[in-house]
Amino acid sequence: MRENPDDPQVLSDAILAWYDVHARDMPWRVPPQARRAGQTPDPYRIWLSEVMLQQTTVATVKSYFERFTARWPTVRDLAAAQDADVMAEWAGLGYYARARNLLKCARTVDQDYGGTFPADHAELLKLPGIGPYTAAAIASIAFDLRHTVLDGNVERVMARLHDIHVPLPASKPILMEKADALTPVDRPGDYAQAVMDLGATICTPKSPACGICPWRDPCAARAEGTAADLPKKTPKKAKPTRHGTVFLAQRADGAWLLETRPDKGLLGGMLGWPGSDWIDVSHPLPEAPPPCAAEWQLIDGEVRHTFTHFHLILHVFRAQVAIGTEPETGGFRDAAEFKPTDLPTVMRKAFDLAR
DNA sequence: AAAGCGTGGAG
DNA sequence: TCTCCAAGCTT
Repeated sequence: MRENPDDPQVLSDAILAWYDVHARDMPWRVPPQARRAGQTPDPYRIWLSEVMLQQTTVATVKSYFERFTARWPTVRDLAAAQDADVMAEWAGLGYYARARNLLKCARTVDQDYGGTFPADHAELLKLPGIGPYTAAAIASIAFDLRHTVLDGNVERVMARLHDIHVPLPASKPILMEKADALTPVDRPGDYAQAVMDLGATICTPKSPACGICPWRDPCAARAEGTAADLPKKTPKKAKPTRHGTVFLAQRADGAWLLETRPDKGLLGGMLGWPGSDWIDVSHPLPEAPPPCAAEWQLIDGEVRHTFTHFHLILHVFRAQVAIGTEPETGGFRDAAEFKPTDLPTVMRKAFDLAR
């Protein structure tokens, strides 16, 4: 009797065999051969990598992951860190609520779980910054529990494998159902990583490499010639352009005037330059009260930056101020204690322009 | 439950 | 220059 190519077991066996050969090397990953030899992943490193990887590429995450784990080797080390140090180390990675939740989560694991991540999907889901995807990723990858990850890769792979034309995000429940049906009881952690690796390297958004795909034969979209057009997505709306002004004051001793932004909202908890609100209307020069009296000089040019949901054009003023200047907002930070890399990217761009 | 939330790289 | 998008979560 012939094997049915649509048998879930046949499909998971095929992708696991592919993963045994093609698993990508990542600093947090335990390769399949090492896992078979009995090596288990460090849940702290899996958690940290998964939070960093939310909406962020592997290439970008690697260096951040190395710096974080060198500086804070365990979750208890991280729990004991200063907030400002963690935010500064996260600077440039984006989605800064992740860093605030990372600290909250580390401190909860430290205080409520004895410094050990719970090997339980429902418990993981309660922790700050851990949603459905990350809980399933930690449960499966770190603890080899049978849970199904549904990220952008898996959505794309499932939409193609089953030739599903319902647009995202409406199709998510269907895609989850398909993904769950393929998740094996044996090696669920390797399986989760295998599907994501497949999506990242073969079943890519544009021009997928169907010819070398381990699921080439059972793939419905490949048979229909629709692979490159899937998954369908509901159109997103256009980004407006906002304008704003920032003020870079440097004291005679070299100290810079900076402020820590409020925890809520855009760039929450991050260091930044004092400035105006960012508004949709273009002023000739957006009016904003400077943080202190000085000979403010408008820098030629402007900072252009695009956030998730709007474009920003930032005008930059600079001034030298005297020792003893009392700012209306923020505080002076000694030059020795300030690195531009502590800033979120848009603020670093303003610094670069003013230099 | 739709919207808010960053950034850099690829095409 | 512009669009897409990358191992999503929170409110």
